[in-house]
Amino acid sequence: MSKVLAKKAQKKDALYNAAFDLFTRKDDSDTSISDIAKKAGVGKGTFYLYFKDKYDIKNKLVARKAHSIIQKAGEALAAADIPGLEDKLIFLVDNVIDQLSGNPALLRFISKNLSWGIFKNAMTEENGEIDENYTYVLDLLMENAKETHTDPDILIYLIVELVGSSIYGSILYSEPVSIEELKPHLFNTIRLLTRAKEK
Amino acid sequence: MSKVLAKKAQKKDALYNAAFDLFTRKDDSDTSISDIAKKAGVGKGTFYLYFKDKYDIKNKLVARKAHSIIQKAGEALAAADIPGLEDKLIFLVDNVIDQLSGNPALLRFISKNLSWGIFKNAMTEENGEIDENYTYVLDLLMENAKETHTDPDILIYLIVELVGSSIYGSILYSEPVSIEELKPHLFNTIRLLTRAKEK
Amino acid sequence: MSKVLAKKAQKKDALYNAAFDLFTRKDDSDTSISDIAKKAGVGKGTFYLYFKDKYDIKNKLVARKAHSIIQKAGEALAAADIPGLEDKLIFLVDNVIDQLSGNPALLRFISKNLSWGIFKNAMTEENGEIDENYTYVLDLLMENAKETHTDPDILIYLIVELVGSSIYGSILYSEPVSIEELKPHLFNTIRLLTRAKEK
Amino acid sequence: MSKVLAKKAQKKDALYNAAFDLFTRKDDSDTSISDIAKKAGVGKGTFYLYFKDKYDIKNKLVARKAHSIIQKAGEALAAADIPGLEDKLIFLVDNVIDQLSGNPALLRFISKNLSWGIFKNAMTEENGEIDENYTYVLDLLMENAKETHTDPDILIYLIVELVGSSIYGSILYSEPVSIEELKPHLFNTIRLLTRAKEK
DNA sequence: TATGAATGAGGGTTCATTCAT
DNA sequence: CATGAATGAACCCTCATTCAT
Repeated sequence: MSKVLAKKAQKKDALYNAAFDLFTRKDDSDTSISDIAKKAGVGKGTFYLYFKDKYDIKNKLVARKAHSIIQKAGEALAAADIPGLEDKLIFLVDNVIDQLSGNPALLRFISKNLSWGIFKNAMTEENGEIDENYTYVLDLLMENAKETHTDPDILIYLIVELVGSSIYGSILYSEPVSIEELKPHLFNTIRLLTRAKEK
Repeated sequence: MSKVLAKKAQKKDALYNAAFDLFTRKDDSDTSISDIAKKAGVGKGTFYLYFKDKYDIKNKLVARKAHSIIQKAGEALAAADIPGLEDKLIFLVDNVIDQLSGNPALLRFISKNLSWGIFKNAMTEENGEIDENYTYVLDLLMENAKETHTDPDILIYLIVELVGSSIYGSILYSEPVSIEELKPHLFNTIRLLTRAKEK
Repeated sequence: MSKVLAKKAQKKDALYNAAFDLFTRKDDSDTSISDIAKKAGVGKGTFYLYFKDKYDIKNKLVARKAHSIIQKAGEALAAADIPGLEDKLIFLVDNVIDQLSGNPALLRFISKNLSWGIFKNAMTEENGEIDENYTYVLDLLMENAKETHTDPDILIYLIVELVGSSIYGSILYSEPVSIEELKPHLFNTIRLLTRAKEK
Repeated sequence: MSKVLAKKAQKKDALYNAAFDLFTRKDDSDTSISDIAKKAGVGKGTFYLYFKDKYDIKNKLVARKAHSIIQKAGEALAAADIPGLEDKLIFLVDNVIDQLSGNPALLRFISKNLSWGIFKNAMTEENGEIDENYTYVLDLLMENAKETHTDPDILIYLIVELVGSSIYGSILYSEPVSIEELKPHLFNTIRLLTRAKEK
């Protein structure tokens, strides 16, 4: 029985990987379910055993990837033991930027499809499936911020939107400047915003 | 002879309008060239006399709409005679937000498809076709900013990305807060950023 | 060991019932083997242990149902002790009509699929499986008719076809008249036909 | 312009003919739209220019064919100048049987799909399209019958159902007897029924 | 015996594109 | 210039059937 379950998980994973590969290479209207199944090495019908349609797998994939990035950043933050909200935020942003700089395909995929709703979900649980390894770092961060800053939600929102949208062109096309040039401006902006909300 | 040209322009316009209507109502994979032609009241073949394919008309449409919004804001700024970069920028952002708040379909359309490259084009000429009414307000603004502020390009970039991405969820879904609640935070951020770049 | 046989019969019966339910509710091209198995509460593969394909179970089902109707009518006739072929035939037709009037789904199912060949089989044995309860009433009827009437086979054929096809629209749609209005005409026709064949 | 219309009519006709050919040869679940288009010598997409789906073309085909048979019989009746309802009905039935005896494929197709509703429509107009050649023979027949017989509607209904269902097995499989053997019994039944309804 | 995950052939349907009119 | 009938490639999706467990 566990052999069957293992095989199922394996197929599902193969589909996820194949879909990510294709979605990052081409427009999703140019990616057919046939393509995904073929690349995953499974039958076309097998796709429908695990996903409703192309958008189902895409949404789940975005959530998965976003969750993974944020988790990693959270874990790194926990390990780094940095004091103060301001420095914590900059650490997180820096970490996320570094993850994405090294993986333009991932950046492209995430940026095109990430919405605030998906992001918020990604911060907690992964897509309905409980994540045993979940670290509460970010929850704690927000909890503490409530006591030291006003409107921490909006602070986070502004930072997420600013970073999320501005790094795209910078990393991928060095437009209007390279990410290395952009970083100090971004970090400075984050400091300004954070300090302005200090109680 | 000018009658013929007028008729051509009329058909092209009908196609633009039909396409905008459909693109804002449904996903573009659900919008066919057939649909666009039918809604425009022209034959299917006629579409190909004016546009290469669906993406051709979509890109031109995004540029057109973005250009129109920025032009309007620029004209309003010229008419308002406001001193200082800081207040000018806030005036512009406020104007753009107001335009988009009243037209969610337009917001949705622009946001999904606007990139920094298209935006920069939209600030100057419209998509290859010379715009007789073009006001140099924004060019002047940038020119002057170079003398009073450092890195005005990056300043504008950050503001455009921040505003462009954060108003989407706020206007359409009041997430995480309504646009009226968000505005003061945005304006404050713009002030902080601008002052930080003052020479 | 008989427990095993009982379980088998039970699964087979569950499949028959599920199939009947589905075939009467939807077109059979809309009924999949998957549906039947699911509704029967057995695995998809189990279906193939008992039936060759969808048409196998459908044909056997038609024969079963037709046989059951005729059996019931035959038993009622035996219990009623009615003299004379004419009245016997009318009793049988009346009984069958009553059975079908109260069960439109059954009528629809039978009518669409009943052929003379299946009907004749239904009159004697049930589909290869010996029916222990089989009453010889109808065989006796035919046997006796041979001595009192000419061409009893054709007489029966005409009556079966006439009744079988005319009650369909009447019961289901009251077209061209309701079954209650149609009955006297049918009975009268049966009397005319029977008398005309009297030796 | 008329050239275009002619071509359209020609394609539609080719599709009708191909569909009839295939529907009479195999079960309709074994006949795909692909098959029909291929046999008609047109592209698969062309099918959808003229018909909604497989059932659309099938229904229209049944109505067409039924209409044609009845029209032919009606015209022959008009030409034969036969007095009396009884002989008229027998003439019509005989004519229809002869048409179908010579064309088992047509018989199979019609019988499986003809309902009383379609039959009644077939007696008058063809499927929404006005038939210029329509002869009023059958309408007149019914009109006159109202004065000489009681319940002519039911009389016709019983005859149509009886004939329609009983000739099927007889013509195709000589079951229970050949059509030549069956005919006198049918005609006799028609005479009995008609006389019984004489005023 | 019983299962249901896996398959891939083949169905229905849409639509960008062409081209004769 | 303008048209829209015709096309067939390519999509999505279903499902009968198999077979390892």
